[in-house]
Amino acid sequence: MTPQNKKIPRMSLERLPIYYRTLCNLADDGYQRIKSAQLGKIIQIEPTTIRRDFSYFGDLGKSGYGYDIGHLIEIFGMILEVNETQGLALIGVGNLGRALLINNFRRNPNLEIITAYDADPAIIGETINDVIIQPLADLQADLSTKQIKGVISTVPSHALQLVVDYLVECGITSILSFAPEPVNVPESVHVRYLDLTTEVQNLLLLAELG
Amino acid sequence: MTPQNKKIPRMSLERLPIYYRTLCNLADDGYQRIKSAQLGKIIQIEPTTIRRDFSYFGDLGKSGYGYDIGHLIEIFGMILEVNETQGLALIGVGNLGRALLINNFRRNPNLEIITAYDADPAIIGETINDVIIQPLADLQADLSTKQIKGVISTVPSHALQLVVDYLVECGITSILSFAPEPVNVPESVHVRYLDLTTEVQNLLLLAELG
DNA sequence: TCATTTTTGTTAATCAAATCACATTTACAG
DNA sequence: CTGTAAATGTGATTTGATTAACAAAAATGA
Ligand SMILES: NC(=O)c1ccc[n+]([C@@H]2O[C@H](COP(=O)([O-])OP(=O)(O)OC[C@H]3O[C@@H](n4cnc5c(N)ncnc54)[C@H](O)[C@@H]3O)[C@@H](O)[C@H]2O)c1
Ligand SMILES: NC(=O)c1ccc[n+]([C@@H]2O[C@H](COP(=O)([O-])OP(=O)(O)OC[C@H]3O[C@@H](n4cnc5c(N)ncnc54)[C@H](O)[C@@H]3O)[C@@H](O)[C@H]2O)c1
Repeated sequence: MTPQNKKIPRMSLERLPIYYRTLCNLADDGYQRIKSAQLGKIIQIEPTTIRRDFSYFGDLGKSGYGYDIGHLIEIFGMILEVNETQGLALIGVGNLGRALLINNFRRNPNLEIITAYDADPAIIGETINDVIIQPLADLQADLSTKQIKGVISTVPSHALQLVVDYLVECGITSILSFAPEPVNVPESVHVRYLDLTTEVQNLLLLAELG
Repeated sequence: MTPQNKKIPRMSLERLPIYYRTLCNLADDGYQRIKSAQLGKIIQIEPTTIRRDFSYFGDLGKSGYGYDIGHLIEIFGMILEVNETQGLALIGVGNLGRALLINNFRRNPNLEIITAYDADPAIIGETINDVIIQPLADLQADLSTKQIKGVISTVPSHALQLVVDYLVECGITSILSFAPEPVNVPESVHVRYLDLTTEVQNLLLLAELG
């Protein structure tokens, strides 16, 4: 079953980065093959779920043998496009944005923040990790010279809709926001939220009840 | 239907913090009532999903009228225990941990990082936002004087299992980790991951395919 | 080579969540 | 007070994901 033929379930796609990372770690440790049962132990996913997930990307395994780690990495890497670096823009270089920029996905060679923007004149012009902080209005122009695949926003809630409107206008279609304010965007634009407060509240709540 | 009687679906609980925050914002803006349809517009959730979620917590609405915002806030606030501050410990005060500590949930009066720990002697003793950075070994003792409801870990992947083992030993049961390394813990301990890299990869992937 | 064991890939069964559809309740206008 | 419009709460249905069960395929060892 090839990817093109059938729609791959959302959840299977969501797990792909986890599979990919884990397999890379295994390869680094010198392993060459893995069975769904072993992998399941490591990442706490049922082996049968893993096998079904893998099956969406082709007949990747061999009965009585398992999966070739190198082969899986190659296939999944292709889907995740790890060979070409995915350029990202960061909007809002406050405390959180700064931490992201300093780290800049150093463990993930295929993700890279290549431009950064802020509204505060006091920090515009500053360079962090080889990236110059620019006024947001420069983004439009930067797009003509740099391949920006997505945006990470760490601006405060009250500024988010404004910023996102501008991003949409510039043609950005993938946005990850650390502020949980729900924003209005056209159908074609994907917005994800990484809502720390909700995560913590859920953690405590589920410990209490669930 | 009262909360005690029936098990509340996981997803309904997960949405509770979002409902709560949104309702508080509406109250701040002077609104006193809301219909499931309006609320659904704001937070992009189907009205029927909202009504069913709410129904798990009692008969909160009135036909032909909607919901009283103050009443919802009171009920949900009670479930989320917003009246007593939930004390948190932060492990790992690097770039990311520092950003969290400086912000310290200032928009959420019921969450508060009350202690912080790190392994680096160079920063132990430093005070950020009235919290002193201590060696991790001090946590055990701190637990006898302070109510710590959960832990946020921003230590690197390679240190995570070690740190978590210690936390479990101390009796901590709720952990949020920014490092995606899967850890082994007893059944009774809840670990959540907030995996930035996976979030970004999924964002780009779903924009590409889904 | 052949029997045994292992492990996959997938059909069928289960489970959980979202949505539909509508009877019931309440607000409100006249 | 009464009739109409509006909105809830919930059985029934649909959708989607996970898990169980197992036949088919490949490896291994005698
Ligand atoms: N840091 C945390 O612990 C934490 C916790 C929960 C949620 N958040 C969310 O993440 C956001 C960022 O957190 P932070 O601690 O980095 O805040 P911060 O105030 O340190 O940084 C915000 C940055 O955004 C910039 N900014 C404001 N408006 C802008 C605009 N229109 N265009 C470009 N840049 C703009 C500011 O100049 C500032 O540098 C918070 O507002 C919050 O919504 C953070
Ligand atoms: N910052 C990012 O953009 C980013 C992105 C993806 C994932 N992460 C994850 O978050 C983690 C933290 O990120 P960061 O940028 O703050 O890294 P960092 O290196 O700045 O901070 C890590 C901190 O943990 C402390 N530490 C190490 N071992 C410890 C131990 N055993 N006990 C107590 N403290 C210990 C270190 O002293 C340091 O202060 C990363 O390792 C990574 O797994 C971060």
